[in-house]
Amino acid sequence: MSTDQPDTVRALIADLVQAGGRLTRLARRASGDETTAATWRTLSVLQSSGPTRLGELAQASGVAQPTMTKIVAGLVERGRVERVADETDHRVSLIALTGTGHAVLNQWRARVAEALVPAFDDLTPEQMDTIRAALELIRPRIARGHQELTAPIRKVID
Amino acid sequence: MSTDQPDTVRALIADLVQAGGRLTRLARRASGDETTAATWRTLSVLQSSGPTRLGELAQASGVAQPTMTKIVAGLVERGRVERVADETDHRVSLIALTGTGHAVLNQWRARVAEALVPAFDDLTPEQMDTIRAALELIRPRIARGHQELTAPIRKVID
DNA sequence: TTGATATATATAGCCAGGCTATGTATAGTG
DNA sequence: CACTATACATAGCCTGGCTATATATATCAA
Repeated sequence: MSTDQPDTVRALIADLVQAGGRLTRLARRASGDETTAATWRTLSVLQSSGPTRLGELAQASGVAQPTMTKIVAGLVERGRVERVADETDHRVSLIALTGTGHAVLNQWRARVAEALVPAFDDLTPEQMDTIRAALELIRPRIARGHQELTAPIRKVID
Repeated sequence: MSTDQPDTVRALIADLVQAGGRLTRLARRASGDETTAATWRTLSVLQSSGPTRLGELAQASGVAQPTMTKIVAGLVERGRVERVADETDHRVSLIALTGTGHAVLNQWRARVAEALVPAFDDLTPEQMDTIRAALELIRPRIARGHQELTAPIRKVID
């Protein structure tokens, strides 16, 4: 299993990471730079998860809590998200996408996609299926990786 | 062809970009943060392309020239790259990986891969093939996208 | 060869995103 | 009701990102 071909998984991961980095850069340039990667990541998490506390948002988005405090502050200022009081815990507020935030996120996705279409539209339906299949494999594992990093020290006794 | 299912390519691109962003973040965290994404991108380009002028490096890496000047300055300071005079053009020097730079890059890749193996090592060989195939499809198109963004205004007369 | 223009990089100056360390306010508990 | 734990905010620092602009070298024309 994992010891069969020890280098194979690792090489694949390294390649994936490298491609991911270049794609992220490309997307930012293609989208016209209006906002940054961290912002889109945050908005994406909010869109898929709904109102979320700041700490959980940081964890899902893969940044430290103070970093998320800054990002959220910027997003609030620009009206992309709002803070909703959590009546059950007054230390906390839930961060929620506003209508504007929703719209802006969708526009951004459309803009990125539109800008990259010329580079990708020669894909055949079969090739697109391949990419889609790969995405389905990768996505849950990325999420798992984030979780593992967030709670790496698990007490042996539990 | 591309007008058949107008949303399909775009949706796929948007998903890809999103996954790429999350993977990049994950890699940075997993690698222990020693250095940043921009640095690894730059070193990777140097490793695959050999000594390169700063402007070309910026273009390949997808950043503006002054940004690359900064990144290279940092890398030189830390001994990861060196500037080699270009005798044919004194405005220019070639940026080259040092032995240290090479080693550090390889270590980083190994470290990232190692850190992410637990999240990916349940992939079957067939699934890995799928991912590899997708990568082969995506990589050249990312490169193409960068090129298109870099030289977007092509004189009609040429 | 000299002046004009083009090209390659550097510098300046700004802002966002990233971190650690630490402060503050609310929750929860003996 | 004091005490610890938790959730977030603040402070301060660094890097990466940009545009605008300066500088140095090439190149070409007269």
